[in-house]
Amino acid sequence: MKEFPKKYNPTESEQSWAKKWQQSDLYSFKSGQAREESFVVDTPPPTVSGSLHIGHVFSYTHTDMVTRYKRMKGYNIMYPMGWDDNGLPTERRVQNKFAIRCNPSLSYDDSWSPSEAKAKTKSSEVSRQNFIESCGLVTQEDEKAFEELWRRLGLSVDWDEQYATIDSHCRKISQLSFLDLWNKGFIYQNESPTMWDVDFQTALAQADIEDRESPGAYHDIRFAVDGGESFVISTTRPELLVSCIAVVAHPDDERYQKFFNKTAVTPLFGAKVPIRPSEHADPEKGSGILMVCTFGDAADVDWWKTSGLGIKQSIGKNGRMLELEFGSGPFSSIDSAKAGEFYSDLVGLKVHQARKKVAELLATPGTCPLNVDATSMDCALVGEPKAISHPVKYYEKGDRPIEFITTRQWFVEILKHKQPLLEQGKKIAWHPSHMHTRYHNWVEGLNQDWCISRQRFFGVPFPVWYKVLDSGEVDFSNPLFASVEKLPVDPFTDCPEGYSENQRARPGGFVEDPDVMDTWATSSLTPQLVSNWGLDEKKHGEVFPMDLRPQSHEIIRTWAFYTIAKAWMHSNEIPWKNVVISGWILDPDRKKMSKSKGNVVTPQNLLDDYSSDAVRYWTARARLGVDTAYDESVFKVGRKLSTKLFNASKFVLGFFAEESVSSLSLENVTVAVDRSFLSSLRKTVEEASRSFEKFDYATALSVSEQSFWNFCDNYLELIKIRAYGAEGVSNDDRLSALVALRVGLETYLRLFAPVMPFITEEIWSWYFADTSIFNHHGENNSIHLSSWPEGSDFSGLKETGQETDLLGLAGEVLSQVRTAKSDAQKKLKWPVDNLVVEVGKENLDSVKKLVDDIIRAGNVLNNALELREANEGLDGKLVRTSIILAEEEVQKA
RNA sequence: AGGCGCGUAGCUCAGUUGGCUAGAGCACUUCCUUGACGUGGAAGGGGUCAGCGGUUCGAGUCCGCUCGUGCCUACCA
Repeated sequence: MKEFPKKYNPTESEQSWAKKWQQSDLYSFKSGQAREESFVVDTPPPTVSGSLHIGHVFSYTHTDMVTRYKRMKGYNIMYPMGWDDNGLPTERRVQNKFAIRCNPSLSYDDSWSPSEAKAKTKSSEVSRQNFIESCGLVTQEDEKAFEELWRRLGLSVDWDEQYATIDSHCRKISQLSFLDLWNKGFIYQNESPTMWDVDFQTALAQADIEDRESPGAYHDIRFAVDGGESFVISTTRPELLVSCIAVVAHPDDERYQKFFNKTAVTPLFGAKVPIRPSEHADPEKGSGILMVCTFGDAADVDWWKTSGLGIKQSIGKNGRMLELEFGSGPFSSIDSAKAGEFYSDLVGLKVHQARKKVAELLATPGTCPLNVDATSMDCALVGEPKAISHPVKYYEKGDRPIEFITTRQWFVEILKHKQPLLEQGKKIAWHPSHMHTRYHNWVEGLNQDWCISRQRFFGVPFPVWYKVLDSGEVDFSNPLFASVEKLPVDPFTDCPEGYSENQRARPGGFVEDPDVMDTWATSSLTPQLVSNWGLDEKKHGEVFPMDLRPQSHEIIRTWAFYTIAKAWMHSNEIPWKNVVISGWILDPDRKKMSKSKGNVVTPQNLLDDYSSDAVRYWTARARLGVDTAYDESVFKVGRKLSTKLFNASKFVLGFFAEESVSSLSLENVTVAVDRSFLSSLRKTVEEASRSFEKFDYATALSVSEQSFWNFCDNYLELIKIRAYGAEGVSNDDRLSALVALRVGLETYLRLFAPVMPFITEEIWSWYFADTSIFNHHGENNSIHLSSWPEGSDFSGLKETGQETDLLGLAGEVLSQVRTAKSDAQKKLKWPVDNLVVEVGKENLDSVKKLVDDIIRAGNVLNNALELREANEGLDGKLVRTSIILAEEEVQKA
């Protein structure tokens, strides 16, 4: 028996165990075992954002508890940790931290190193390579901070299995994936209108977009019709008037049928545009007739694609109005000079400025009759703009609405494959199951292929170059791909096969593909990153498909979806068998905690104040998929449980400290109430196991906790005097109690080990590490390698032949005795002169077996307990008592 | 506007296939000053289970509608 402390100091103890675990191979994956003997987790790589928040602690602990359970069940655990460091969030942070901007046209400066910027430093430009190195520096620091937090929290991660989405391994697999998808025909390149963020100046995918309710205004604008009439369209984007390529109304709309196949003339710019019928025009909305512009929205893009008309691009990649030349190219006009004059007021303006300016121009008398035959019109704007609020598409990380801009991009084909992707979703078990609906809805609602190229820097480059023709033109139609053996490549510094560096960007030579991949193009490969897909078939076979994908619900559309899609495209498999969805942490006002809202609680203080075990306890109380309000009182409950575990263990193990108890076999549990306790514990064990099998750690904890408090409050109180070996207690009866106590404690510690790994390990080390028969996983006698309790552990228990819950009955009697003492404002040890217990006939024999323990626990003097059969109803209660307390606190005779 | 959740004590939440005289913890009130535990223990008060209607011997639980609330998706004329 190890010396154990009088008081529990969680901070000290937790730190010391974290250190010991770090030095051991407790959590390492053992290669060479069969797939079915392993349990493999696809850990979410956290965005290394520089700030840790309580939401991280929450969901990662959920996964850890399941993993610890599986480890105790004997599985070979693969529990890796990745860091999501590539992508925009890092770039943005680096830009601010060092006050730098990336200018890809600069060349690398190896003498330069980043330094922390003082407030309001003006940004300086650095080369692509310098920029990328700065990103690497920052993320490494953050990854250390995360690792420290994870270790302190007790996540049982195998730290040998680490990856960072920007590291060379991940770049290699990402490029391999790209080439594989290209070879399988899932990838194409296309120059077409794509959603574009004008601040980050990059293309985006559907999953990156969110709607935000934003203010806008309907501008009613009169268009002339060639031949002398006019109509009014209603638009929120008058600045796109210059890009108008057509006007459409619903084919059944009688108001406008007469105009179909005629030509309209736009105000200000005098462009002749066709008037056509189109189903997508809603007669109820606005004036029922609308202008199609290149491009105002997705509907414009769709319509344009089938129209055979050209593009009039007026918004630049930076979100400002482009310089345009009227009278030539697409911008023909019936009065080019006038059009150019109007437009000169708009050139270079940002979209929202141009909108205001156009409205002014349209409202100015005399600016308008550029039409053919409208001498009576001098102002195209009809009435005042009418303010509205409407949803507008934004990049989820952006500040200005997205635009549709024509650029060359790489796409992964998904629209064609909705059906098989829906099927894949059905093969996966979603926990809770209704989360499957989210996946299903998302896939059904997809309307764009996945744009995977981004015009950014800190990401995985495409392993692609293009030939430069002798004419100097770039030949995009025959890309040059890197060979698989060369991966990862950086096309900026590596050359395509058969070329040398001096041919870069020269006629007859080559140029690199300038883009990087969408961060999800890498994150969607987390299972393959860990399994070494394409590189190490043996390891891949040992861990793929994985067992568990934990994640939160808002990224079902991205992370879950893309991962499922890739696994299907690469190998026609599901990436994992189970998806487990954690809810969100809500602040006390029931808003989601997030950095941008400034309502984030940092985990560090909580761990200091309440201990890791207590914080873990709080996370364990939250059921899967259910959002949880941040509530400090739950930490206190967790701390209380860990204190109770400590004290109860100290007490129980006290019996084993000084004397050796010769036989601890379950056969020695001969007293009925002891057997009753153990058989109820067996039920608890079975229910906790069932719950854990469904990843329902919350119910597992709940039933264990309930049982444990009953153990402390009722069972221990009832039998402790017998366990002391008080006068008149036979050795057999005492031994019965001791064995039950030991088995009970040994079981509770293991039940709580996944939730509270520190306190349970601490207690286990005092005694069970040396004595427990459940330490059979090797040389390390950590509780975390002991075996999870099973119903069969109790099979040595002698059958009682009856189902009565003796502990419950005894608890009921004791409770009534306590109530009597409490009502009389006496202490609990206050003696009882006389105790009458009435029970139903069916329980008479049962209670007889409890009499001795009840007399001792209730401090009934002179064995004055009278047991009677109740001859009247008991009002639904098990027992009725009448209690006479002693007058004075006399010593027991 | 559709889809998916949720609405149970002051607060945070359990409540399996309908059997409930509706539970727990926190908070509150009273008591106990401790032979495992004052970072504790015991006892107690507190609820028309959002509302209405239906199925049933019986509904917190199943069905329908309504209200409130949250998320996901759609919606830039």
